[in-house]
Amino acid sequence: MARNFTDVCKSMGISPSITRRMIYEYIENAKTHPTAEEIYRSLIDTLPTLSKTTVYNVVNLFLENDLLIAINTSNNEKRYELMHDSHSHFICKNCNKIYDIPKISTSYNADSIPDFRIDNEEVNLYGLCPECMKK
Amino acid sequence: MARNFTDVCKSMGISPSITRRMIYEYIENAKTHPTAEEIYRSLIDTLPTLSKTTVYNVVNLFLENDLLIAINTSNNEKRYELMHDSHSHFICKNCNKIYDIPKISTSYNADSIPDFRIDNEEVNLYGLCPECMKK
DNA sequence: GTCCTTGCAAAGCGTTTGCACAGAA
DNA sequence: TTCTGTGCAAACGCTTTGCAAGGAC
Repeated sequence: MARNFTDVCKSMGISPSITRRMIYEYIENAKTHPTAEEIYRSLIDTLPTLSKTTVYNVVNLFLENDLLIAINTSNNEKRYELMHDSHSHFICKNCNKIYDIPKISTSYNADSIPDFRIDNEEVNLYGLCPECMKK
Repeated sequence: MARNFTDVCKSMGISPSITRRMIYEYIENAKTHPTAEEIYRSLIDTLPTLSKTTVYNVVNLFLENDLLIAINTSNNEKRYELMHDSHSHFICKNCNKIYDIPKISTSYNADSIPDFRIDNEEVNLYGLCPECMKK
């Protein structure tokens, strides 16, 4: 784990509840940037009273504190990942899962769009993931 | 116009109705990749009986025929653009509009993700557009 | 007549909001 | 007590679906 979860919560001014910890660790360990639904389904056995509202509450709290990033998919659902060192994404056209891949560098010329303020860049590759290629 | 709309429809096997033509041309001329709502609002004066269902019907028809591309925004709404020569996107964090910018080249190494089939790549820049910078 | 285009109404689905209850401090 | 965390139920917003009416051929 990059940072201690308790410390992370302290810096946000919130308590490191078991629910928040489990959601955080699930997202951290998931390989393919889970949706709220996937988080909910995966944790409902361990946290039987968990509700989707709580998943959204917690995830949005993490988003506001720049602990997470949300990615919008073609299903109009969001996938979440921990904010971490920059990297690029591979998005499977078939299963919609998102994979982290080594950062792909670009060479953009800020002069070509002088009136825009550029804050960050993003590179995405699209295609078929290994699982979907087998089918 | 890159291609004659009537010919485009012929190749899709559909008729070049006035509704389809107006939607096509609106998307073609819009600078900032309109949403279904924006298309609807902009055409309702000229086509008073237009419904959002028809906007979605037509847009989805165009999507299936690779005439359009849909981009998913953080509001969980889709923005549409004509499929055209490759370019990159600037996405305004404030107003969510999407601007075409000259294509930004990347240098990705397909060998680093050997098990994936890569079909296409995409580069997005995020920041503030000229209009939002004034405010 | 058949087929295609359009659009009203309703449903679907991911997400957010209102609000209340329980537990911690 | 007051504040925080959680979660049910309802609302919300974008999009899709069911289906029917009108027009083209």
